[in-house]
Amino acid sequence: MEEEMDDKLVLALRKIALMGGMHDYISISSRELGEMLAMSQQSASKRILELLNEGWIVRDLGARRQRIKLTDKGIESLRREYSEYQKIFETRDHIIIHGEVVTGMGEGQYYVTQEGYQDQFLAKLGFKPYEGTLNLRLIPQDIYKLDILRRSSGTLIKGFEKSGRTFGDVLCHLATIQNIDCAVVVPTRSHYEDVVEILCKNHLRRTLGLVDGDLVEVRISIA
Amino acid sequence: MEEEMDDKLVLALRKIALMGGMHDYISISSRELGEMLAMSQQSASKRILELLNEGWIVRDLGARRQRIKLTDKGIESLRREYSEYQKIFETRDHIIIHGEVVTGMGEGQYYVTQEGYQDQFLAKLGFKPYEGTLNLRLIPQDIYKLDILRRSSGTLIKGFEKSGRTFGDVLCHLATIQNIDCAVVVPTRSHYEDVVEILCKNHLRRTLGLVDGDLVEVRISIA
DNA sequence: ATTACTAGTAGACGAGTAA
DNA sequence: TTTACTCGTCTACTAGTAA
Repeated sequence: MEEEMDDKLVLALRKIALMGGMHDYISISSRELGEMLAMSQQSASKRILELLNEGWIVRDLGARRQRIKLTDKGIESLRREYSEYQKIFETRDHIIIHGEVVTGMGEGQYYVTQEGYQDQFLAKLGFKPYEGTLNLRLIPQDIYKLDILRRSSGTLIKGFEKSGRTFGDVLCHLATIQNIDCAVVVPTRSHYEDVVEILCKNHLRRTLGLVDGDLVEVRISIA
Repeated sequence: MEEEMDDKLVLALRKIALMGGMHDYISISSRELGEMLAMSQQSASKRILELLNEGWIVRDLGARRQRIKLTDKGIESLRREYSEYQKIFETRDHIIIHGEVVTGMGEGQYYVTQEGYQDQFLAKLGFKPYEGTLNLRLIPQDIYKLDILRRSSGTLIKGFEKSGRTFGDVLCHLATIQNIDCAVVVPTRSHYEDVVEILCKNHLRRTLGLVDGDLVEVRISIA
């Protein structure tokens, strides 16, 4: 119920901000706000009281007309929505994911040292990875971004067979961690949905001084 | 009633876009969408039907899970909201106003040729204005922007007295029209709230071939 | 003019459930 | 499991009106 009304409040807040209420007090009657929101004067008045109660605006209730200004808290609420739109519309060239350093089960090391992969890594990623991967467990709110990566083209490392054992295709995406070039291996949809493996020519744990539980930001290039 | 439901629909559309639905079909159940919107599966299902009906999404209703993608029309709806936020947050360095060329009452010409102003124009605006101003009647939805200009610092042209007559201060803002440097005189709050005067070293009507009724875009720098 | 209270109501929502 | 129907409830709105 607390989160429920947010949307309507943010909508009203946005209209006030559009009138210039972010920068200074603006004079706006409940009728005018009602018109902008396609609702009655009474409802707009109520909305204003709710915004006040939420601490998103401050108000100077003059004799004739009220003057309203957004608070920092109100601006912050708007910025949260704005950043959602930025994610939607400005996600053409890169995606940023956040994850916690975790210890994998050693499969990364096993796979990355296979000769059948190594040559392709050098040719297609531009580096020969350190014999071991950095495992990151994504924070929950970033997990959906894996789907974006799965849909974008990325760099395909072809699978191969060796002594009867099949090594599958690996989909990589070039990325950077604190400006160090690396590549992200996106997990298939079925296993460990939330853990990505990072390939890098350096031993990232040592180079960046990472230990389990550290939060890392990865900037991934997408096609 | 048609516009009423838009807000809720756009909200749902935004969540779908955040999941990646702008770029390709994504698999999302009505339950999942409901969770993201803090509502029941039933209501989310209804929302999806409304979005379909509005033509904002298309859907591939598989046996197990539906797949949803935004249409161009849906993307356009999101972009409209996004541009509102851009106006709110990216109005730091310039404002763009639109107005219709109108014929003033000659006061502009009278004022601009006063010696007391002329020297200041050259010093503070960087040009000596043509003896006559271009008058623009702002389109209604841009009138609020004048308030932003009044609040920003601008360039103050000081008033003076001459033979008992008082010439007041004039607040200018440097601007461009089709990349031609000019300055906008913001009207005081009391008179002709919606008409601005443009100062320019050129005769703008001739240079740009403008006649009454033409719509002009002015890009105004703000502090 | 305003803002905002109270009262009555339309419509949005979720529970139950079918397919 | 899904999606989505019907139906009863209750919220959120507007009208009327006071200050």
